[in-house]
Amino acid sequence: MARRSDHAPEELKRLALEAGRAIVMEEGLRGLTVRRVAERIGYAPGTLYNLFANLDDLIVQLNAATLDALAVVLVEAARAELAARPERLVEAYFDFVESRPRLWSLLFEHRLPEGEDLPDWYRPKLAALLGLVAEALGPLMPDQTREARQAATVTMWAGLHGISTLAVTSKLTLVAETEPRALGHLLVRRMLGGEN
Amino acid sequence: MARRSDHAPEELKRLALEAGRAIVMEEGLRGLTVRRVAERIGYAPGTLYNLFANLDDLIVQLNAATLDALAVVLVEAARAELAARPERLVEAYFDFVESRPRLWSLLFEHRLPEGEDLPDWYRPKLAALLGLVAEALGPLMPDQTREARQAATVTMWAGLHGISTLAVTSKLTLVAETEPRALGHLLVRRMLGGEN
DNA sequence: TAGAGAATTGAACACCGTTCAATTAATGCG
DNA sequence: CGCATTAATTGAACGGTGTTCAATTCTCTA
Repeated sequence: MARRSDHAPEELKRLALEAGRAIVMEEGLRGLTVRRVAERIGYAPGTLYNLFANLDDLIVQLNAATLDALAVVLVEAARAELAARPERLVEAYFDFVESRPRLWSLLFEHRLPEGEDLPDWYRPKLAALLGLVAEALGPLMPDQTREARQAATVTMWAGLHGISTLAVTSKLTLVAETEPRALGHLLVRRMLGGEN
Repeated sequence: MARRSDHAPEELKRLALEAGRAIVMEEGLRGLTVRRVAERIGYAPGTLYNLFANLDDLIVQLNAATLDALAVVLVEAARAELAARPERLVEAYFDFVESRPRLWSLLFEHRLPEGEDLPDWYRPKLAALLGLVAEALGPLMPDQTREARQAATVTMWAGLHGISTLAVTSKLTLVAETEPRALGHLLVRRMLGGEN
């Protein structure tokens, strides 16, 4: 078990992900290259292939960390009293997106090569995130079946994603004078059966 | 005005876009390269730079054509009698996405470099598409202000986009057993103030 | 037919992801 | 303590990428 310096493999991986994160935050996906990550941590490009299968793998792990961070802020928002939860969750979601737009963009901008799909450990992460929201908002849809509540939650989730994506890529300001955040609130209110 | 063969500049541009379209339909954004497009139309790579500013420009024009095609099918769906329009529009949208998933994906997968924004002629195209939907569904929201109707329309638009994106990248099957299409109907029903 | 001028080429440049034989350095052992 | 083992690390190499631009080819006009 020899190593160049005092970086254990796990530590090195953490460093590489942190470097990748910094690059994405500064320049987005287009600036993220194997060589740049390697340079930033003071290693040769080849070394990264001991830690990750390839660049796609690194990106997927970067995205997993972003999902974890999102989960943290959503859990916090879900602590609010029942009536306030929808608004708090929407606020937390948009705060997150606006505070790290490029990192959040990476979540959806990056696509695995044709035919490859996300690793098995990714699925539970996503499911947990959705489950968290579903559980927080479930009591607000009492007269619905479990399936209906799940469908409503997923629709809200996808809807917020859609609004944010269009906003971040400025394809929304092209057609809407309303703030994305307000659209998010509107969406959730209506999906929960609100009257206005 | 000398040319290698019988292709006028406009014709050549059309050919290049058609070649790009074919590549994207077969392999998605990852397969679309300047060299491949050039090879497909029997020209040298350099020639494409007489037709387009760069690859991004070619992709934007490809996307514009996709938007036009989407407009055509939505216009057709909007012809339905008022009560049937929401369902017809959702069906038309998903039919479009499912019939050309990779072409539709390109619409949102591609991002211009940091700081560059979409050309001026792109904005009206998007606005027209949204306007079309807003006009078709406006009568179903009679007790709303113009701004509220616009906001609801944009939210539906973004929501359908979100649902489709997650579905195409199979990040939806990970968490939802419901068909994306059904989620789209649910979204539109609720946004229009439907009770179920 | 000669010249002008536009379209087209393709080599060159600087990058990219990825591989892998060679090198380096730390460890366990005698 | 010194040496052999073994693992981490390197960096050159390969085939690709977008893009540029001097040189070439071709067509039209005079």
